[in-house]
Amino acid sequence: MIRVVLAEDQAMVLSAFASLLELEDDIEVVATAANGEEALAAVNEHRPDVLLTDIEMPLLSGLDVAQRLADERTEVRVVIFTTFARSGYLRRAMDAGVAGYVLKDAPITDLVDALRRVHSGERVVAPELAVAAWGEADPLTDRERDVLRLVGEGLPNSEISERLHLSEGTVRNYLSSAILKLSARNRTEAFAFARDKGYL
Amino acid sequence: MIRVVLAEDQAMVLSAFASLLELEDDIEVVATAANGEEALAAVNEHRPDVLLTDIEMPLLSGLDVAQRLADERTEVRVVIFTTFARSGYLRRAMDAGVAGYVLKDAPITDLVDALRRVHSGERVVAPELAVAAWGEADPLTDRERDVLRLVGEGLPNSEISERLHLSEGTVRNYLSSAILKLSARNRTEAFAFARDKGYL
DNA sequence: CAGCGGCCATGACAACTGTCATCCCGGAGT
DNA sequence: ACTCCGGGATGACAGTTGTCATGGCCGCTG
Repeated sequence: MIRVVLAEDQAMVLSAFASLLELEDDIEVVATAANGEEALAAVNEHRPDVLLTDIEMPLLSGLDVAQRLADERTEVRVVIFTTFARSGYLRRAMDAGVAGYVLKDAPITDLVDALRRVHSGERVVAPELAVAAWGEADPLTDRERDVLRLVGEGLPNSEISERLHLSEGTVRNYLSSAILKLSARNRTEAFAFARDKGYL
Repeated sequence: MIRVVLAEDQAMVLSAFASLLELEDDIEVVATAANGEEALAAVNEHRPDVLLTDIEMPLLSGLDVAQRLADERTEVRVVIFTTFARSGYLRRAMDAGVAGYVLKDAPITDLVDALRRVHSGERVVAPELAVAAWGEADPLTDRERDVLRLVGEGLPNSEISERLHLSEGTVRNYLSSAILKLSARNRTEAFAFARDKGYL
């Protein structure tokens, strides 16, 4: 029996997957969580074989949860299941030592299959990503990422500089180098590129 | 028996909901669709009582599908189920004459409940939205929306003017008035506001 | 018919953004 | 010791963006 904790922020989707997994007779959903904090708590309380988690959730993302569990050397295998085929997400997931990465676009059989294979010690990665990710690493520095995130909120350089306690010129420099690295034409495009690759 | 066509672009989520609905003994999923075009085709072929559809899908959005069905006076009640609590989405849904609007954040019982009530002639709208939407209508003109969409892709004014066959000054004017109407500080923030309200 | 609002355009100006050269500091490698 | 890289900063300059005033053309509505 594979004991699973399921984390997903949309209530309907969460319960839909939960009942679906319960239909498999070698899988048991021992707890569900609606955000990252709850996921961590559930894992610590129930000690499941596998944590099956979405990425984009409130409070703590699925990637953050995976990282924390790795840091704490918690004995649980993590499977990420997400909408986003972003190479940066996969890279961070691998860095956090996750055992599986499945796309919500794939048929559910892939999900159940991944759970079984992960449980038996294998690592499973969505094929369309396995290739893509083996190209580019995130070229951005921490500060460049900080600036880009605020750019995405529509803040002008003056306010970005205040929030990060930097001079306005420095903000311009970071942004300029991020734009260069991403081959973007301006701040907005740079943000869009970084977001779509999962760098933020 | 309520005959339902289900449209949702993420394969896993689609089949999860499909099997969940099949568990109800007064609901029958007669067809599923992975995008707007398929949804229209499925409705025309199967003539279901209800079309249950996501909004953000490839080819044709759920709102577009609802609008088309209304234009063609097709005899089917539409229920939107989406992640996004955006007032603009709800407004467009109401304009397209949909019978229900449910959030994926709500418990699944709400979904099944909505299907039953819609089938019996009622209209159902997620309570958190019913209130919010009764405030602001979309203040933007068509051209302002056109410009904002391209701004979101990170294009500079020069290129936006080419794409829309306008002079660059005109683009600046539209953008300036959109920024004013949305009380934004710059193009990026204006885009973010418009997107978050569902105006685009 | 006058008035309003949307659409399109110009020109001028100010403000913001992006690039570049150049500098200082500190830590990690060789 | 020397070099490379990241963080942080300045100043100068060009280019882009945002605002405003103003004008014209259309179609709708009171």
